[in-house]
Amino acid sequence: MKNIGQTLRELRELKGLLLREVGAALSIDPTLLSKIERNDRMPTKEQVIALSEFYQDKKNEVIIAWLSDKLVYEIQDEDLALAAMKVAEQKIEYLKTHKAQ
Amino acid sequence: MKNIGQTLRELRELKGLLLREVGAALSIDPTLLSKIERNDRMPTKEQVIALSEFYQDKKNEVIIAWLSDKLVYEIQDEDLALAAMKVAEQKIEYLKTHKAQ
DNA sequence: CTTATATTTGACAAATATTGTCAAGACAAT
DNA sequence: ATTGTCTTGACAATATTTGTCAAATATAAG
Repeated sequence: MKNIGQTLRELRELKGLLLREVGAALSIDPTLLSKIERNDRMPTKEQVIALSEFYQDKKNEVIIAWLSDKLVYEIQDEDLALAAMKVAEQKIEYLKTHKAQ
Repeated sequence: MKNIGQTLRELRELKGLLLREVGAALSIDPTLLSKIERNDRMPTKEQVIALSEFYQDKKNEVIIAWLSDKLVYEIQDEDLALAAMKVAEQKIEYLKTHKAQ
């Protein structure tokens, strides 16, 4: 249950890499990476995909941390946050089973 | 499990009101209301609050439809949508019990 | 203390996304 | 054909998010 920043920082440090090195590998400005790892900036979808592929074995972990952070960010201050989450879950399930194509 | 547009349209029609009338009551352009009820525009937080108060007895229903729509919108195309929702739920629960102040 | 290297921070411009408005269109009832 | 309601598309106005740079801070080494 880590946020996207923690997740990415831990993965990078596990590999013993510098921001500069990951940045170079993925063409992402290291200062931007720094902000991402400190949850000061949300990575874009492209950036998360690139990062998740870079840390191969933890691909899904990265994506899920990111998506769940975005969800939390959207409703964290709302009293009805939890109730809305449950409804959203049902809606997603519904879309999954009934979606066209 | 209705979306925010359906919800608002049904409430308005239940009261037998015109877009123009609700618009006048809440200072919202009726063409904008039309788009909102057709899910062509997301209402802003202020607008949802005004609308939810206008349809008093269904206050929470309106808010929850809106919040859940925003959540769905954020992740509906993702394979990991459901997994992310579960994690987000845990994160929200965690924040709820541990929040500062 | 000075240098070297890594990371963080703040400010800002650039890019992107969202919102509100208007004029015109569609539709139904009369 | 006229009236009243709602819808649509295009666009300007606003707001939000993003990336970049220079400067600040931190840490370690000599």
